[in-house]
Amino acid sequence: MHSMLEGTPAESGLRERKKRATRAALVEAAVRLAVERGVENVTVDAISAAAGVSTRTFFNYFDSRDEVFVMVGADAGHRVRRAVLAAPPELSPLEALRDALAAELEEVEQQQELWCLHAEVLRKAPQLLARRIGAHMADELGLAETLAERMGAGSPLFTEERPDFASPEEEERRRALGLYPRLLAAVGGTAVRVAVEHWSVRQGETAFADVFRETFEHLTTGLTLPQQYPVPADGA
Amino acid sequence: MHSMLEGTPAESGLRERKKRATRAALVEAAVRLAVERGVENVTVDAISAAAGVSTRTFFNYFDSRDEVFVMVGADAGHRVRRAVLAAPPELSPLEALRDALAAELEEVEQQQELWCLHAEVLRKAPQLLARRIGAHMADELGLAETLAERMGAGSPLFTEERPDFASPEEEERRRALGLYPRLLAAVGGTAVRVAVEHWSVRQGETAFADVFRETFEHLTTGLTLPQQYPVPADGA
DNA sequence: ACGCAAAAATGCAGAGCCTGCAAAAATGCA
DNA sequence: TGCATTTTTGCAGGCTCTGCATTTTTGCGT
Repeated sequence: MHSMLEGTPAESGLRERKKRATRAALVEAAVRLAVERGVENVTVDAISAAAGVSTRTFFNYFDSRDEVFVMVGADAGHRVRRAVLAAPPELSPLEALRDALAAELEEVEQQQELWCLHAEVLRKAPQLLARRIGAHMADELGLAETLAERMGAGSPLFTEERPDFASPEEEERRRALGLYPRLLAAVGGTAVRVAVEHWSVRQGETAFADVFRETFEHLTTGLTLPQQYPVPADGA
Repeated sequence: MHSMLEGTPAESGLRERKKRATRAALVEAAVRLAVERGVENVTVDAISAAAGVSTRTFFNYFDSRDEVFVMVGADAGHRVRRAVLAAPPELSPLEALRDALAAELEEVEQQQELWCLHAEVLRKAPQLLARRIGAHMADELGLAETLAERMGAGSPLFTEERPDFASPEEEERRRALGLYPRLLAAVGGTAVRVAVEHWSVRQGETAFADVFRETFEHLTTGLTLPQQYPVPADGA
């Protein structure tokens, strides 16, 4: 819970595998039931029954009924952070983040079916969408840490020496960076969200990669009004 | 629910005033109780009792217990959109948005006490923070509409003629703008959030206006690595 | 001032959510 | 196989939330 990047190793005891299976079964059952009969009409009892466990067990896996609907791809943040750290050093922080996110999104395209069902559920349930965004925010803090580390200091993560506390020099460098890493992480996450939303209402009309590229071009050009679509000379 | 900017008129019948008072009393009671004994230990019964109404009445005002904790400043989005439309036409969209947000944040500084209590509550309750972000997202959609309008077309809002549907030409212009307005609205909201968070952990160390300015400078310079704080020559 | 219709508040029953606790089943290992 | 640990399960009980019928309050015409 305290040293930062060891949340999702591939531990493969029978115990661990079974827990993963149960968790996945609950998530999938929940999403399918939600698509079928609407989120509000899916009780914890029904989800548990469909997944073949008791009601009480459901709450051993999720803190609330709603949480099961926002737990698709919960480990994406983890992979993004690894990718940021592994990025070629000649890339700017924003470029490194962009490429890391792009790589993760390619992964997602391969689990398309579950993701599409999931998106359908969220679209019809604003309250769950809100929770989803909140989940992203948790990742955001960690991502800001990782970005700060890439820019300003040695690697407190992945080192044996002092995984929990940075050296005074590292602290100093982070302070000097100000809110930049935090802002970069937050804006990056926001960009992904907007790109996905924009693309999902134009399904098939454009490749997602193009939407993604356009989004980050806006960011790198300081969010200026796109030149190719000027406003008309005068309002009417 | 369909024509866009008429959410908060100052209707002043006795009925309306009493409803506003009851709503405000519930919100304030909830926040104070939460600061006093922790969010999780505040029941709807307690909030209702403190506000002098029945438990059942609470649910006539809020859809859920949690909602009462995220309803501080629910009409800010409305004012921001008006400010965006009223901004001098020589400002770029990003500048107009920046100034509109800055103006709103000055308003907030005057209700400081309740906001600080509220911030304290949210800091200790991630799940509520998530809901809060979700609430902001609802505003985001409307803000994107308003920005698109300012940039690309006449004013479908505030006109008598066709408040619900844009003309074909307006539609065309919006399509040409692509995801830019949406991205601008989302990034603007994110910037405010990051600025507030960054400032609130450095309370008193810096003026909020400075943090806010720095944040938007990052955005206008394409989120490049700040020049005044270069990374050291080589990692160690 | 009075009474009436609309709106709001209330009590209550009932379904669903969620938690602690202790007993029972499953698992990993010597 | 036998034992320690982990996981699942049932159950009691409190809290959240909704629909419905009833009572109280408000706005307004007379």
